[in-house]
Amino acid sequence: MEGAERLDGRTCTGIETYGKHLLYCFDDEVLHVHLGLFGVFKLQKCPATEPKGAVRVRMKSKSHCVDINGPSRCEVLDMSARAKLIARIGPDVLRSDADPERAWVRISRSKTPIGLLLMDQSVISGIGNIYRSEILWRQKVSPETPGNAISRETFDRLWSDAVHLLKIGVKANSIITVDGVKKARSRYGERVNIFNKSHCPACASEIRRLEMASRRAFICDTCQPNVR
DNA sequence: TTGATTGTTACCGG
DNA sequence: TCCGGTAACAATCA
Repeated sequence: MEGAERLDGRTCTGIETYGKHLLYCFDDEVLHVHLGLFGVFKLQKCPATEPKGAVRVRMKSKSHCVDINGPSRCEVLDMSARAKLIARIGPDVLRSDADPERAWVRISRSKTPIGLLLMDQSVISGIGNIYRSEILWRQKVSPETPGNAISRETFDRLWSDAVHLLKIGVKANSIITVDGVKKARSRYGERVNIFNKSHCPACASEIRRLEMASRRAFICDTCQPNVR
């Protein structure tokens, strides 16, 4: 949460995204924002009300105003710090210039379970905890499968499905991983197959819950057999 | 008031 | 150097 006052009165010239990291460009500096678990944008029309709660940054145009509440990162970076940040972020499934090969190299050489690798933002970026369980279920891959046991063909399916699902998520502004569902209405605004469910929507088997990287993961042992 | 949480990072030991 | 575990941190809501 440092240095934002340096940007006072300056004009943002563009926004870049790398995984879940947002970069607001200001000539030779960028405002680096990461919303973490709880950060949120609050958009309103001008004239804006007083900032409410933990507003770290307020950005204004002539007509609108955005407050960023509770991000886990909110700092000004110079171009060398920006380059360092980008270098440590794995290929972003939503970027057209993403190089899936980088992710494949890491995954195919690792005995770490794919469920952990998909959450490692230096391996592949953009996938979060809900998408992890959903993508692996959709592609019938056990999260416990070691990376080096994943075939190239399977990796390609995981990557493509991540691209597919995240694009849908951006468009709908909510997590939708069930084919054909248009709108999200549930508590967290997601429409999902397996996350937080008790039974598999495909085979009705009981869903097993496990913890991976200290986050809840869900698996249907019938549809997602472990290859080990 | 408490607990859970669409996330990341640093640090430590093996 | 890699890997897995843990804690710290954050704000909001039910």
